[in-house]
Amino acid sequence: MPKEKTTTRKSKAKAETGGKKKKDPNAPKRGLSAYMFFANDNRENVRAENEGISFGQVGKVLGERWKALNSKQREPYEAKAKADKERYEKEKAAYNDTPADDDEEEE
DNA sequence: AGACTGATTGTTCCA
DNA sequence: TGGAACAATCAGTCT
Repeated sequence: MPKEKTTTRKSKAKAETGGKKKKDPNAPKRGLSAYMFFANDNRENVRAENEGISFGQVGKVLGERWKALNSKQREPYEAKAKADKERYEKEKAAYNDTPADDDEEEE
């Protein structure tokens, strides 16, 4: 089965599940994942321990390390992910508040 | 109501 | 400049 690659695949297979799926008109782009923040802090650490390794190795070890952590370690990362999610929530809220017609605009 | 898939995010590395 | 392994995640669509 195709790995379906990752990232930057945006409109790769589009809505193969049907074809419609308009999703978000404003698309508030979700927040980042805990892994994103985790990588931010580990990228230098992993690379420091494997100075000179290719991105492939870094990414892999990064994932392994991520799971190697305990919920406790993921706390700071999850916290960031949550914080980012909140940010997304605001956009989502605004996106929900978006005047569909022309009335109700609020401030 | 539950299941699922698609879309999205950030890193590093190189041609 | 973008694509690819790594993982999370969530929202909208489908059954």
